[in-house]
Amino acid sequence: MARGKVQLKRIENPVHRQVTFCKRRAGLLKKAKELSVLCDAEIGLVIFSAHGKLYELATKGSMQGLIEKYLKFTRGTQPEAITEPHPLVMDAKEEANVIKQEIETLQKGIRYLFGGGLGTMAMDELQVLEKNLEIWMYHVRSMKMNIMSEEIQALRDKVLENTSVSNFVPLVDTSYPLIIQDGIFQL
Amino acid sequence: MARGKVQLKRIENPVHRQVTFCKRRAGLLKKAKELSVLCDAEIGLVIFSAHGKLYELATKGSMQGLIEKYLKFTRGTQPEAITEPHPLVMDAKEEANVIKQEIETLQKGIRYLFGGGLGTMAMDELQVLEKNLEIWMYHVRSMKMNIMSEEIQALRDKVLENTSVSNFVPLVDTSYPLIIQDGIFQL
DNA sequence: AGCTATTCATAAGG
DNA sequence: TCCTTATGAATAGCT
Repeated sequence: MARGKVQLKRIENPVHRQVTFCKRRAGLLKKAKELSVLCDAEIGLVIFSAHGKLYELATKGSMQGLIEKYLKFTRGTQPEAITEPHPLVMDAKEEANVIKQEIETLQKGIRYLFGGGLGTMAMDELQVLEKNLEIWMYHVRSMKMNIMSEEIQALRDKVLENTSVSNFVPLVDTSYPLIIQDGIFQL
Repeated sequence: MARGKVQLKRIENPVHRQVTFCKRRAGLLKKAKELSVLCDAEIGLVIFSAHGKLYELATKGSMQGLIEKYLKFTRGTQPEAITEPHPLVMDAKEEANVIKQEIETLQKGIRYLFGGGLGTMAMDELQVLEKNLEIWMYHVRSMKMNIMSEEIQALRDKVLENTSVSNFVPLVDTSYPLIIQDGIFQL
C-alpha cells in the first residue's frame, strides 16, 4: 500500500494493529457496498474485531434474511447436515456452547495481556479467567512436583547404590503419588 | 479505478458487469482475508451473484460457527429479534472442529506468551510460567477489585444522595487506593 | 484525526 | 479468461 509494503501476518504492535483495523475495515465495507451496487450482488459482511466488537453490512434486505438464504443454500449442498434436534445432540451442543464461551473469555484474557489493557472485561468473565488461571497454575505446579519427585527418586537410588546395606529412611514417601493425577481439572 | 473513474451505479452492460464482478469479488475476498490476518479479526463474507451463485469466506472456524456467534451477539442487542427455533443445528463434528481450531489458536497464544510448549518444559521454564501466571492472576484480581470499588463508590454516592445529613460510616475506606496501581508488574 | 508517498486494484483494451 | 498497462484508490507511516 503505502510507504512500505505490507507483510501478510498479524501486526504485533497493538496501536498499529488498531489503526490498520479501522482503516481497512472502512475500506472493506466500502468495497463490499460498491460491488453490490455495481454488479447487483447481495452481500453480507460480518467482522468481529479481536476484542469481540461486531461490525456488519448487509446489502439488500437484512442480515437475518441473508443468513436464512445462506443456510437454505448450503442445506441443499450438504445433504448430510443434521436436521433433527436429537436430545443427545442438544446436550452436546449445550456443552459445546459453554466451552466456546470459556474459550472466548480466555482469548480475551490473552488479548488483554498482549494489548496492554485494551479489553474491558466484565465481572463474570474475570471470574472465569481467574478460575482458569488457577487451573493452569495447578498444572504447572503438578509438573514441577513431578520433576522434583523424579529427582528425589534418582538421588535416592544413587544413595542406595553407594550404601549396599542401608538404614536410610526417606524423608519423603514417594511410593504413593505425590501429586494428584493429571486431568482432573478440565478446561 | 483505472482508465476511467467508476460510477457508483449498476453497470448496465452485462459483459462489463460480469467481468467487474469477477475482478472485484476476488479483490474483496483478498482484502477480507488480509484484514483478518493483519488485525486478528474474525470475518465472514457472503456474496450472492445476481444469478444466485454463492461465494463465501469465513476466517477462523466455519461460517456456521460465525453465524451462530453473530446471532448470539445480536440476540442480546436486539431484544425483539427472532427467537423462534432457528434451523441452526450444526452437526457435532463440525462444531468440534471449530472448537479444536479455537483451542489451537489459544494454545498458540499461550506458547507465544511463554515461549515454548507446555509439554516439555524444564524446571526453570516452569518457574517462569508460574510467575507469569501469578502476574496474570494479579492483573485479573486488580481488575475485579477495580470494578468492585467502583461499584462501592457508586453505591456510596447513592446513599449520600438519599441522606443529606448522613451518619453513614463506610465499611471499606476507598479514600486511599484499594488496589496497587496497574503496571507495576511487567512481562 | 489529517497528510503524502507508495503500493495496490482494476478498467479498458488486446 | 488471462495479460498488459495506465490510472484511480487505498493505505502505511508520520505528525
